[in-house]
Amino acid sequence: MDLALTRLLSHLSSPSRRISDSAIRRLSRYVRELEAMEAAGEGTVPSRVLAARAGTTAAQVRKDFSSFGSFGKRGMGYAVSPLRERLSTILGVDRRWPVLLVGAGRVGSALFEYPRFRSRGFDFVAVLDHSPEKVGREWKGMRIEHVRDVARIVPERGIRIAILAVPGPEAQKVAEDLVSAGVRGILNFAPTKLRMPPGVAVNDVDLVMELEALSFLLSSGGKMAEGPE
Amino acid sequence: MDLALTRLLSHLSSPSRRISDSAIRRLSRYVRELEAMEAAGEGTVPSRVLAARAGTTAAQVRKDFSSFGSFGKRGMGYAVSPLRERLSTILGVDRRWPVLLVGAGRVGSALFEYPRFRSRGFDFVAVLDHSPEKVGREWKGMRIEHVRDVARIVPERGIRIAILAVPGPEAQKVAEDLVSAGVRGILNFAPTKLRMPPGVAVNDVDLVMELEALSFLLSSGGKMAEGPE
DNA sequence: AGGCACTTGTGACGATTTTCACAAACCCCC
DNA sequence: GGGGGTTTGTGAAAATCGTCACAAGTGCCT
Repeated sequence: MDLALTRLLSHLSSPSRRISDSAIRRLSRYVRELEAMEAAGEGTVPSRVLAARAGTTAAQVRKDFSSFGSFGKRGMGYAVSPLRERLSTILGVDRRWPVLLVGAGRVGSALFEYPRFRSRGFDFVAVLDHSPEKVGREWKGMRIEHVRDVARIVPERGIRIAILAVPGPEAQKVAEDLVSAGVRGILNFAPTKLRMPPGVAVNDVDLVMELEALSFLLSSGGKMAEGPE
Repeated sequence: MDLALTRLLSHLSSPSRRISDSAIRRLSRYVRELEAMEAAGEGTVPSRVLAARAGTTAAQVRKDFSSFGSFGKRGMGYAVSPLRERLSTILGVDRRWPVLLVGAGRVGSALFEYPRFRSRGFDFVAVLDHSPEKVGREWKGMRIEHVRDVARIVPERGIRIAILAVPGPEAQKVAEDLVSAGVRGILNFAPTKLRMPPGVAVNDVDLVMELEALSFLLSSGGKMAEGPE
């Protein structure tokens, strides 16, 4: 008990080493699988099983958890619900996040209607554009506002995360305005590498790049694996 | 000259070591930046400049290229157009790819209309669904076909890459059918880890996971960088 | 209570990826 | 033609990431 407390404190006080990007994504996947297990009424799960479901190895699962403390019971595995809660807290998804959407074009529109965002805790609280045709339009119960009001809207609604779905050439400028307004995390759909000050997190989603990666693998490595029919 | 030839051959014959996933994505970004430079009429570019535009380091750029041969001239940098051509060939994007879209729901619909796919060499040549309401419907000049015909359609149209935009629970089954039909690369939008035989490349795109990664960074690391206004 | 079967947590190891540093190559100008 | 300023290509070092192996716990059964 004393030992556990000490360990917990040491983990809380020192974010020992930075958690890798891939580790974060694995945590996200663990949470998803744990929720499914919870719904299925499973009480405990060993790292081996969780690993299989998340597409990784048992050692990797345990290593990932060990960065944050020790949640399991030896011989028994992990209690599903407490582990899910714990990981949710670590990921910061044990709450709802107000999210800003910038760009009401094709991509923005699709993202706005994507139901999994809301169901996973991310709520659009504003949609911004700069086109006079779009600003003011009602959009599924939300009025599109002008991007020039970003400096008012972001603090007003406690926004820290924004989704950027504007054309490539505009992305850098808009992103800078977002950061000035207080945004600290950007999910960027523009095929542009954003130059951001430290303290701002950017995740790029470039669908063409993903297809090109497949193209490469099929073009170069394709020869060796003409395999399983 | 002799040396260069020898080196070229050695690179062609032996895919020496496997190219990392992140390296592939960087190549993709290099090509995009090189195209912009080409359009701007720039003749040559040093690794330092290309690195700045692609958001990496000069050493990284040179290292990435060195896996495939040597394209630059010492003291001068790289000739933009030849380099772009060379990298395009390596990535396999110096041609057009017929692509299969599976799932004509919200996500599939958005992807189908996403214009950058076509403009970057990826052509949808079939759209599949299993809903009786959707199959047979005309969709921007393309008829939605039944997913059960996948075994005929894939070889018939020379498809090797598919985009999977079906609900999570169906993804594994559909993916297996795709692979049986001959698909070797899958861009997967379902929040499911696909279990695939070797020789099949899968790239996952999970937008919620991307937001959760931002959530984590803002929740944990956010304290230290309350910085630049 | 004690042995057994099982699983965690973690230090050590191995592999991979990135950064560093510098010799070799190249152009330009005088 | 030779010197100077620049940049590539690449071994070697550093850092990061994943795997292994095993001591230490834990529940269960007898």
